[in-house]
Amino acid sequence: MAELPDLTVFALTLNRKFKGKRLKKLEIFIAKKLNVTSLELQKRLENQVLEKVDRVGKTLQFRFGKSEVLGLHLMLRGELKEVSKDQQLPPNAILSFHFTGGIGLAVTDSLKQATATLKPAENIVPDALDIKESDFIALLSKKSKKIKTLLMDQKLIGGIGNSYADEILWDARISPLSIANKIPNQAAKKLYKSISDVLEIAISAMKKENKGELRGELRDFMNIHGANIKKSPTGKRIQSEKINGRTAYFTEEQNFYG
DNA sequence: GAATATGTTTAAAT
DNA sequence: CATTTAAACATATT
Repeated sequence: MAELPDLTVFALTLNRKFKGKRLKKLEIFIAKKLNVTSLELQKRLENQVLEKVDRVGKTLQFRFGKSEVLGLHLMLRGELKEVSKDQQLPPNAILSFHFTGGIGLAVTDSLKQATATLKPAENIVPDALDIKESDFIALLSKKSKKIKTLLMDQKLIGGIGNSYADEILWDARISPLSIANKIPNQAAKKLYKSISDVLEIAISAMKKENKGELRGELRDFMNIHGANIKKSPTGKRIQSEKINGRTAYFTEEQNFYG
């Protein structure tokens, strides 16, 4: 699925392609994950101008007109696909936006779990790229859960999923099994830096790779996370273990604190 | 065909 | 009671 870097680049691309255009038609094929009726959603958004697309945590927020906001979460398998007027829709379409000029955007999801939320709740969770170092350190000291679980907890920090959690923890040389409040200050500071380092590098790599077009997520440049990756960049064997039902990939280079 | 991958919600355990 | 962990959800891909 898409994590913070993918979504950040998606937002850039969507702004480039659709910002300032009027939504002529909104088609809803699966309404199960909407928080309002299809009719209400269409009524609120159709004929409004798309002002901006922002990433908020793992969601995209589409701002229409003066005050309408649609939050979109792609969940496990959601994808965004550009569609043109007379083109047939991609499989598993949930929504399709048709803008002036004959260009459009389809949201697909084979699992049908992607959610579209009109007027999403105000986000009070700090974003992984915005959180202050002092707040991050304070957060770690309050929690006795595994560090990887903490990084992925969207109620604590926004934007990091299973893949990037592994990449970040390797970069910081901290074992994913470490207990958050047992991580010494020095290592916690390094972890804080690794979060922005790893995410920023991924964002710029994806910008380059996607060339301003909408594509799926890219993980070609993952160093650690992936069943087919055998060795870390430093040549150490990668091992794996389930943490809360998700596979964590890591190496012996990573220090365990706990 | 069983195992794997994935994020969130809900249920269970500590 | 608060906090942490496991299970459930569903299906394309390996």
